Amino acid sequence: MSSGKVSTLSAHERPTQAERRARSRGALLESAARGLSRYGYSNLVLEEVAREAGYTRGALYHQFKDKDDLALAVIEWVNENWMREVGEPAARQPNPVAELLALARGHAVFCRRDIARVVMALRLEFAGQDHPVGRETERIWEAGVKRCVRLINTGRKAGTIPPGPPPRAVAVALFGALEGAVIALTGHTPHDELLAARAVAGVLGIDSHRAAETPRLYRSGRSEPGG
Amino acid sequence: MSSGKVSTLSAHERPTQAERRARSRGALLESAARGLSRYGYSNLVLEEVAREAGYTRGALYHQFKDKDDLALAVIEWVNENWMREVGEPAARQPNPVAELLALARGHAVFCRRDIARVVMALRLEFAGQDHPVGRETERIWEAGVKRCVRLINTGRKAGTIPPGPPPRAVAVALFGALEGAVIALTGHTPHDELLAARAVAGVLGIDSHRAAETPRLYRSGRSEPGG
DNA sequence: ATGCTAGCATACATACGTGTATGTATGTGC
DNA sequence: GCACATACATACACGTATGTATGCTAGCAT
Repeated sequence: MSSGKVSTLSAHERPTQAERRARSRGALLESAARGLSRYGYSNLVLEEVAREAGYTRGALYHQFKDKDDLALAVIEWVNENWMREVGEPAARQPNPVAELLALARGHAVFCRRDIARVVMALRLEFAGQDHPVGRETERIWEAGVKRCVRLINTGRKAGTIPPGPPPRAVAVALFGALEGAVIALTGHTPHDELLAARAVAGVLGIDSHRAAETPRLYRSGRSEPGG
Repeated sequence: MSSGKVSTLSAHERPTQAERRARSRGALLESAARGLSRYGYSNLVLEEVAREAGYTRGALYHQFKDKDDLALAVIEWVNENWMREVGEPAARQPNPVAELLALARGHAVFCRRDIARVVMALRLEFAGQDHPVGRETERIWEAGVKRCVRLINTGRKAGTIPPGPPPRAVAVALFGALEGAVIALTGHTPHDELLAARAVAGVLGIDSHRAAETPRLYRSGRSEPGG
């Protein structure tokens, strides 16, 4: 049972098996995420992924069943981070418009890391295919669109979002414009944040000034933009 | 062309060499364009391209030097069409804002064909690489951005576009949002046109009502040659 | 220490796609 | 009609990337 070393040591002592495993898996995941974001799925070379993580393909195939499994793990990982850093903070906004603008700004900030294009790249690559990876990205995308549709509906009922095209079309356009803008804006920090919000505001048909007026999020607590 | 032999071929007589060549080349180009739009470059299988055009890879390699050459020809072809159907009509607009909104609407309509994503897909796939195809797509993209920068500058001087982030950042965001929105809006005719214009208006920071008010473009010409 | 298993590297089998070489039939100039 | 070029198909050679089988080393329990 309680043998001398459990997972308590993490500095430079002899690492335990579980630690090694977690460390390797993390490094491989991160490397794969960068690779997927840069090259997409089929252009991703597993030997390169392993090498950039400091291993060989042997380690990779020890941790992941195959290329699909690796990609799915990356997607899940990225999505979890996105939810925590973008989705949940935005959900704490007081009204639909603020939440949508918060999503825009948050996504822009989130995508400043090189992991940015993972989901969009994969969604584009597998569009119309019947591949597990494609299905998963589609599922994530669809969840975002659905969330957006709900926000648009309640916003329209409240009168803060003007009427217009069907909510689903608006939501789809919103995410498309957001992802496209953010990807194109790679390296244009700090303007990416404002411009992403402007694009979203425009699609919604609301005054784009609102986008600029929206308080900077992800910095401090909430604040109420007047109603 | 005087020999009296006329084999009963469709509407035409025995096709001449040049005709055959042009016909094959056209079919292959169109098939490749669809394929590139759907699968991107490296996922594009030349045997499938040839088969969908009614040929084999032999015909393809007879008309094009290699895969790069084919892709470059497709890009040039698509870009020419884009210029004729989107770029030039927009250039006839009376002021920068109208021209930018015309670009948005025109691009949306242009991309209703399945050729839509060729440029964006390739640009994403080759981003950061040093590949001839990547360079060409980058060149086209850059030309569009430059054009956009000029329009933004003159619009700001005229006071029709409000100040904001550096023109280049705005232009980049504009094109990114436009392409992203239009791609996402595949199958959402006819709302794609308005929503694309809205996204662009939003990025520019102008009242998105302008986008709706802009008269419908690209309608005055002829419609489908159905009869 | 010793057996066992996990982490990882190396070597091999295989599939797939490109490019090229070669063959065949159909137009074209003489 | 004949020589030749052109349009296209078929067959092969090659590189590359995945997945798997095998071997080595280090942790961990007995």
